[in-house]
Amino acid sequence: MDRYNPQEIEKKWQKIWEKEQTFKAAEGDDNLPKNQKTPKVFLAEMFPYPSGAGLHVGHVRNFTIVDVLARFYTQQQMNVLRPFGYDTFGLPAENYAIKTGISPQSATETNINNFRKQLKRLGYAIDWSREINTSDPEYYRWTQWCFLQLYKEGLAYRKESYQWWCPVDQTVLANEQVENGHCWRCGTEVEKKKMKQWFFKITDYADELLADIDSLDWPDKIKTMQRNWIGRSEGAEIDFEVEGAGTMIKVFTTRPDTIFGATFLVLAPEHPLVSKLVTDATREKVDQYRTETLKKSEIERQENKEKTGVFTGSYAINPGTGEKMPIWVSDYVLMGYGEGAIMAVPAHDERDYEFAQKFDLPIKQVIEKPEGSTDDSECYHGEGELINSGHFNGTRTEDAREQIVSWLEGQGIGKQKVTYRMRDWLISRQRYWGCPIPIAYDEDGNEYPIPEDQLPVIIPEVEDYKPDNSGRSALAKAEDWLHFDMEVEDKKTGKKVVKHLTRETDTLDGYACSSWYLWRYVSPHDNKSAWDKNAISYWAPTDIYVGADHAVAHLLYIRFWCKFFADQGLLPFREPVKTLLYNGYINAPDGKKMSKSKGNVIDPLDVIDQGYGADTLRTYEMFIGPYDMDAAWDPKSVGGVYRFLNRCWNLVFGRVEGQSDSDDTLRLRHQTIKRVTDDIHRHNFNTAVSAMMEYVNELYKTGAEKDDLITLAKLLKPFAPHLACEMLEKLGSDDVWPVWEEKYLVSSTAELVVQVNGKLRAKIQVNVEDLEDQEKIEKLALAEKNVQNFTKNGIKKVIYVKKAKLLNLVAA
RNA sequence: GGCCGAGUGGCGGAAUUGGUAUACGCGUUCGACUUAAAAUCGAAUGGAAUCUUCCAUACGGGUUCAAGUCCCGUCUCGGCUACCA
Repeated sequence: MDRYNPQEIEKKWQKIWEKEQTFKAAEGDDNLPKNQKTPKVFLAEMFPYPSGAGLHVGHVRNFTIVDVLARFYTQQQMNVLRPFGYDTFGLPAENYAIKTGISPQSATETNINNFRKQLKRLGYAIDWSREINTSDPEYYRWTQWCFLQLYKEGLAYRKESYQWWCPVDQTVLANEQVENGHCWRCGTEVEKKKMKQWFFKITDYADELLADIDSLDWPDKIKTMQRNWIGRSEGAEIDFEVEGAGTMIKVFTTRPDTIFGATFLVLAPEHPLVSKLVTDATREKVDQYRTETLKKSEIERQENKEKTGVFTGSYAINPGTGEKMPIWVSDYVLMGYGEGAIMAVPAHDERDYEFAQKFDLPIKQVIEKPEGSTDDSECYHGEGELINSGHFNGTRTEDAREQIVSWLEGQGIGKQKVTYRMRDWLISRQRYWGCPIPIAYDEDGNEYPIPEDQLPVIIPEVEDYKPDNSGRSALAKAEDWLHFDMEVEDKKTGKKVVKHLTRETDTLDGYACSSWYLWRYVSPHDNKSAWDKNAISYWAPTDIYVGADHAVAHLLYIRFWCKFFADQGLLPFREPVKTLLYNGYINAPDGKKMSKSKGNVIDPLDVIDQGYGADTLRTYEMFIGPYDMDAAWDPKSVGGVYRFLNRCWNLVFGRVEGQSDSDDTLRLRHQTIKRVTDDIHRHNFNTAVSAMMEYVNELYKTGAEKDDLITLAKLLKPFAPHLACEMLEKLGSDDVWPVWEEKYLVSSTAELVVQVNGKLRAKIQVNVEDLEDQEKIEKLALAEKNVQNFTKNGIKKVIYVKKAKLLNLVAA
């Protein structure tokens, strides 16, 4: 008998799959009526950033989940689309280029080639004819096209905004390049700098993005995070009159019921009205405070939660009480949320209370705690009855919210308002290695979108990848690219004129490139459109999407684009992903995160080359634990899985003819089919492997029928495809997924469990038909000596659960 | 501080709807084969008592004939979020 040699058989089958293009998806049979179409499944992992380090074990877990499902559905005769792609724009390639001078284009190509080679060694069932790469001009041409569609509808716009800025490197920094308030490269403390930036107006879709979360088959964890991120809150917008100035200050509050307790107003330092509210006496102090706050890094603001602020010198009038309310400026009020101004109710809001204490401002109770309330905090923010609130006294706070808003509305100074925590999506990146924004400007700063037929705007190669001193990316150094002539419509006359324009040097956030890639998979070589209309309606939306990251960002952006393109009539669905599987991380054997610096990284290719092979690696990563939980790598357990695969091999290649089928062998076979099938449907990959292990253990004891071996090989194929193919070849079988039959699952005898007071006292073998006869069952149970011992004083009650084959006697 | 998870043998974990807790794997121990080792095969393996019980699913209560599972409270760990009015 030959020994199980993964190196040899894996190479053999990988060659065959390569040659036969085994995993090429069938083109959609879109001409057939819906009910005659082959059922389809579109599966994908979150495509990786191909780093120079190659695949890690986390990738393998993620990709193997997709692979198990893809192969499982293929064996079930479904039409499966399982493509692959690379998310290649981003900082690592750019930094590498700055350091080494090797262009990101060429470094990316090298890394992709390495990734592809490694993926093939894992035996993934990928349709290689659909490989995509976001930095390929044929791909980002269509990313730019997507941008232009959003631009046309007014959903891509420019606005002044603050950006992290390193004064030493003279460059803009992305959030992830700011470490504890300092530049990651030179360690200088960063500042905020006001710059004109591009945004996508995701807030237009806030309501729908929130409402549709309910309908998604996604993990609750992700759904909750998205709800919190969108952060819808209902409240009121109220205008406060500034005393003697004739201006109004708009405020957002979720507690309009507490308006009689509002004793002062607070404005964010950036609030545009602040400069109008200051007096000669306060101007200097206020200006100083504003400058200081702007300089503060986020870290400082987090560390130092002590309230700070200054008085503007002006007063507003409380529309309820008619009393004067001093107007303050403080950084605990954020310009980006609500109106950037609040009415402070120190008696019933902790932050306002703290501020009032510090600056000695009046505190006025307007809610009476309900009797028996155990809440003894200084400021009560629960519900209760209103007091000190004019003619609203005695009203419940829950009811008062609406009543007070309509009362304010009657005076024209208030209305219901919904506010979101989510802001518009900032997409400008002052980086070289990203998708160029297809916009140009004339000398007056007017925007001109690049016409669709002139896309893509190609990234020019440059000598030096360092950003320049203007806060612009290295793209600004490509003079020939930067300035160009284009025929445009003159903004004033409407006539066609040729203008000398300057290109936008910001590139798009990488998340823009990944916001539509799932749709590109359906027609990756289409050079007439971003996605083919027929192909998209056959394949999309994605049925199962698997990943371990991007709970809010990517997974929210992709939903936003989907809704937008659905509104443009370009997609026939409003949610891009039906089922989302969010897999856990794999940690080092010591339970800590794997990292190069700790030297505890497990390289999946090493595991293969040690002699275990890809099948062991794949099967082990499915067996390691529930797919959605973090797990620690255990080298010893890898050996256990290898032993299991060896036993599978030995059953087939060292086989002695077994006896013919008996009831017991049939039952075992069909039970195993059912368990593995159900487990894969439920994504319980670890217990699916366990079920196969139990099957093999039994076959070792009882001897295996040929049908057992065929069944085993078919069930094993999604996990260990090379070995399974070798087994099936030897057995002369196809790989069609087996179906269990109920009739084989039943047995003529059953084990009856007898409990007394819920405790196990006896197990009795009974005939299945006797289970129907409760009297007989009770008699059999009472015949047991041990049952008699515990029921000497008689029996009070009998509970018989036929389904569980369980009898519980309650002793007197 | 807020929200969301999790806590079961020496270890990773199983238990689908409340119904036999500890499947499967690792480790450990013993045995077979071998000159020997490895590999392989077989057996045992929650704890205590010793032939049949008692105690065990983080801790304390509760509901139930029956709780790892449901309810209330406490503790520990992990993740996300962070002055969002």
